Amino acid sequence: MDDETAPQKGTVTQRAIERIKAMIGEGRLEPGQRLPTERDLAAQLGISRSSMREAIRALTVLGVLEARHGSGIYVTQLEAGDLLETFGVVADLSRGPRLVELLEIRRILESTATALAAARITGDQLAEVEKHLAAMNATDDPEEILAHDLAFHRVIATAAGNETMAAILEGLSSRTFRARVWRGYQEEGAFARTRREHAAIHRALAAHDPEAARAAAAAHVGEVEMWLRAQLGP
Amino acid sequence: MDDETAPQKGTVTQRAIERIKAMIGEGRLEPGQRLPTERDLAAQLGISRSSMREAIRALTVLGVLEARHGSGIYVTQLEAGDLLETFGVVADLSRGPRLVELLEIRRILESTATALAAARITGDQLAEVEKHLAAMNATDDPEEILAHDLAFHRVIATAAGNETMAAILEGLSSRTFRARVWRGYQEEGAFARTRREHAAIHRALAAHDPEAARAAAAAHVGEVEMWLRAQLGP
DNA sequence: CCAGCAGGGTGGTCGGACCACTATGCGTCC
DNA sequence: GGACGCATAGTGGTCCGACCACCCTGCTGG
Repeated sequence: MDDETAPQKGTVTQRAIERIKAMIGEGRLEPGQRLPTERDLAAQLGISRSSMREAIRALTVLGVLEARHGSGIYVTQLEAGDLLETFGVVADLSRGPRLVELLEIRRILESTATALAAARITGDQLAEVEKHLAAMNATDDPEEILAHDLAFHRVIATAAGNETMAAILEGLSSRTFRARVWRGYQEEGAFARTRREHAAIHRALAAHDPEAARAAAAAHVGEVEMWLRAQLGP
Repeated sequence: MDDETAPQKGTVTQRAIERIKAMIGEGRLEPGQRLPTERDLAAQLGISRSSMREAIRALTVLGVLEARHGSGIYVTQLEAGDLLETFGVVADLSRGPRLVELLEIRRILESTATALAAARITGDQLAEVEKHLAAMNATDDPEEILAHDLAFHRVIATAAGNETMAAILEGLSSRTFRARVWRGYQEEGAFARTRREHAAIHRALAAHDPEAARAAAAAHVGEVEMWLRAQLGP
């Protein structure tokens, strides 16, 4: 009826992945909607349940589908966070020169995001920034500092009003990534400098000064970037 | 011996994914190296081959592993291109306001990349840019124009010297993404304007003028961004 | 009226079988 | 002796059928 007898390109699993992606792309599957059961889907595409499961698993790790045990398979909201979660994998598996490249990208995006945030940030958001800033300065526990550091930048990225950019920056600041790079950096007594830089960023945000915010954020990330570049050098 | 009897968190497949990712992260699996067979891997982790296959499939779509039928499973070179291929999926499945967000990110990255390229581009690379520019102006076939347009920007991104950024821009300019957005834009007789903008970018590159290049690239992407924003508006 | 339980339906896992493809080595033929 | 070609073992790819773990609904009983 509708099995189309496709031209047999690639593996059946790959074809199944494309078919489902196409269904979503064409709007035949709406975000949040529930898909037919694995068994039905397999039957519809004329493949085995095993192959269909692999296709579903693939789309699951991409953040497109979500499988709920005992309930069914659903299309995610297809929001930036869902789809860009895999961005963290890149950061986690990168080393050497590519870490510098990732930091360079983060510097570019973070400085722009901070500039946008300076223009758009609300009072509530600014208060939250201050909360994390204070918490960061009130403790010496590296774990806690790192957590508030991440939150500090996340609030700023959100305030910039570009959810996609916030999600990418989230990936570029993933826990393991930060742990690997920041640890060595902070061990060199960079606490004081970091606090100064965070304060400068906050000052620019409070003053709603985009250019100052851009410069402060670029300098903040740039410091780490330079340090890492030196580490990898001779 | 080494099955560890893990604390049973999450699905078996999910744990297998993490285990393999960890092996690579710890350096126990080098890029290009061949993994044990599916059957052996499944036995090592004490799971069925089906579950192991799902884990492998997941890491395959993430660009971490590569399965060659009849030969074996290999770790990819873990280069930016391998890992960021999935970025195209985001672009393909995004619509509405998120398309604008993606274009905004592209504008930020592309303008910076073009500025860097202006400072670093070699004679050979500049010649290639000119080749695609000429080819773009010599035809009226939209397909061919699109192909050379993509190549034009790819050469520039490569010349910027940040492979990761080039890979991200590649994803943000994926064929289907461009087709969806550019088509409507070009239909409004924007050919002439596009050619003028491309010429301006090339002029700045040839003059090795980063600031001019940044401005030209930002304007180029910004034009489309503005158009799309207007389309989605009222 | 509500709480608790039982059933059906769903994804998750398993084991085994067979197919399709690749690579290797041995034998044959020039 | 060397090059070619074929047989073969080993690998990923696909399929099947069964069972388990979990969620949800509806019925039952208080």
